[in-house]
Amino acid sequence: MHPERTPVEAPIQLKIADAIRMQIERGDLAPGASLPTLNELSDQWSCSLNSARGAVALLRTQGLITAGRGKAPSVRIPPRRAVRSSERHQVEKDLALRPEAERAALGEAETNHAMSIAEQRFSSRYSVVASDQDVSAALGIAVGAPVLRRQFEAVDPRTDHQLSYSVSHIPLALVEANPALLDETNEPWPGGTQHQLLTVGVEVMTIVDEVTARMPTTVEAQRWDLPDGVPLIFCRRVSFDDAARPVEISDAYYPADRTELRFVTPLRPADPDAIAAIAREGHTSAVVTTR
Amino acid sequence: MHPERTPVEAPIQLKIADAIRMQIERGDLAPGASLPTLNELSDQWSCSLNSARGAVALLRTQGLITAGRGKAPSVRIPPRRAVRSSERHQVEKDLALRPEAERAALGEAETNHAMSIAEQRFSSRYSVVASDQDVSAALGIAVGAPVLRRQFEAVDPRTDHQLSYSVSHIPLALVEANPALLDETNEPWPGGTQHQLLTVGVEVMTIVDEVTARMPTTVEAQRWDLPDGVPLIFCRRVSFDDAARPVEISDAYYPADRTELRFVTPLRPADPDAIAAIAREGHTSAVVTTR
DNA sequence: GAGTGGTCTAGACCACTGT
DNA sequence: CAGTGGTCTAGACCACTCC
Repeated sequence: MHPERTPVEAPIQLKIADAIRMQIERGDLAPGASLPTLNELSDQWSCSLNSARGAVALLRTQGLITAGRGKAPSVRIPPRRAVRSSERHQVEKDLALRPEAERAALGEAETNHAMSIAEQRFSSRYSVVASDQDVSAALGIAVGAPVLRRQFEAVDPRTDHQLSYSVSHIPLALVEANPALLDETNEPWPGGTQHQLLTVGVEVMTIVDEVTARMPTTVEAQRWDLPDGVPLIFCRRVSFDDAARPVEISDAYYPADRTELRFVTPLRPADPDAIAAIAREGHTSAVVTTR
Repeated sequence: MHPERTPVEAPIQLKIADAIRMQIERGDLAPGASLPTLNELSDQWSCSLNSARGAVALLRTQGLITAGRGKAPSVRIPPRRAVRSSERHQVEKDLALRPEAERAALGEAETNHAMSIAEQRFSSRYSVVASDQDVSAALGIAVGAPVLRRQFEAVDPRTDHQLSYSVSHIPLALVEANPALLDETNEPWPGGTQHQLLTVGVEVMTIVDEVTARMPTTVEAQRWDLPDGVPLIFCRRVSFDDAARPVEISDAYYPADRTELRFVTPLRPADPDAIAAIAREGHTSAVVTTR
């Protein structure tokens, strides 16, 4: 059909890397196990030290192994994934309606729940800024209109590594009725953003999450303490009120090796008569479909 | 506060890469613009050719630039993202209830809509396999129980590059009542999976999407024609019937540079009395919160 | 054909890990 | 201290692009 998979000859780095990758996938190299040293690799494949280096470098950028000086590289142990479910949107809304004592007891909602609150240094920065092109388009307001910008950040006090990061934008016109909402020292606010919006009469009715992923830059990688080859998941959340008007957007990043985003979509029940009709004719109708 | 950002001295590769990255972020290097050649870089930074190489290699693995032989590297032009919205879950369900003529006209649902159907080679492979550990856990059935495995794939006929890929598992006990469902030649099935399930009396009521991302392996990268530094988004979709029983799981991969996953979460309306109460007391209550 | 980046080699120094 | 991987250099060959 096509020219063979090896037009001339696969680079040695790729051949080495693929061989190791297959050993990992077959389980010959268990998570945590040590790889051959560079010297051993360059001997076994009779190539230069730097070519063996290139092979393990490739595996590193793919997140399959970890490497460090003075120690043979080892197969990566996949960390636990923290689950962030869209069901929390409804939970948060329910919580926003409860009395304050109850809200405070459950903690505030923007916080990363992966570790105890005492173990992270939480910070929030509020400011009123002019809406840029991007934010304006998402919120459906004029470019340059004033927006409340809230930046939430949690870092591990021991390592200074980022644990969570998000930026939220709300049209200032919506929230200036309650001056308390402009004061960052009121964070963490029991009940979260949805309760804050309720204090100015805004009820969130729909939340849209837009998810993509990309590789971190070098500085992002070290701020998050990301191993090589771990993407950042980017999630933009837009909240709409009962008039389908966007009232808040929130941009958040999550390290892909520790995060799973879960979205729950309830479907409307179908008309029982229509279901019955399909069950009756389904068999024949389906077969007729074949061309 | 902390030791200065440069404990000893940053590697030259990083310094070069960071300088170029900043030029890109500031806009000095527009998307599509050419970078300095390796010779120019090694001259400007008075380092070896290979060090300059290392710098652009880093930028490549971060997806910021594209490189190829014989041509200076250039700033990556971000491709258009195809949006896959969870709203299609409801659309698909509505469609499943329509007459066949209508269903056929709208095309089938598993197909990638980013390009015309005529321009892709679609293939599906059906088989009955024993459920493995992973699938069993997700479907809540015994390990080894028979499941219908459906693999959907679309490739670009010109380049042999993958356009979409997904694997679906359904407990065989659910679908064997309709033999037509076991025949892959019935694909594409008008109305999609939800209509197929309706023919055996199963109505999907909830869909849960679990999203993560990871870097592709070398073979995945070339199958999808992924530029360096582009993660794969992995989405596991689990469909539940009215008894909250999982009836189908589907694992799909999407190239992160061309895909945006959108999830719409409708929230239940709150009790008007509760809202009014918060609006009344909100201002004072919020201020009291300050510690 | 001149110039480009991709791959590879050989050899060097350094930072770090073990014993 | 010996051994490891990370970084860097100098030089080579090849595949490719552009003129």
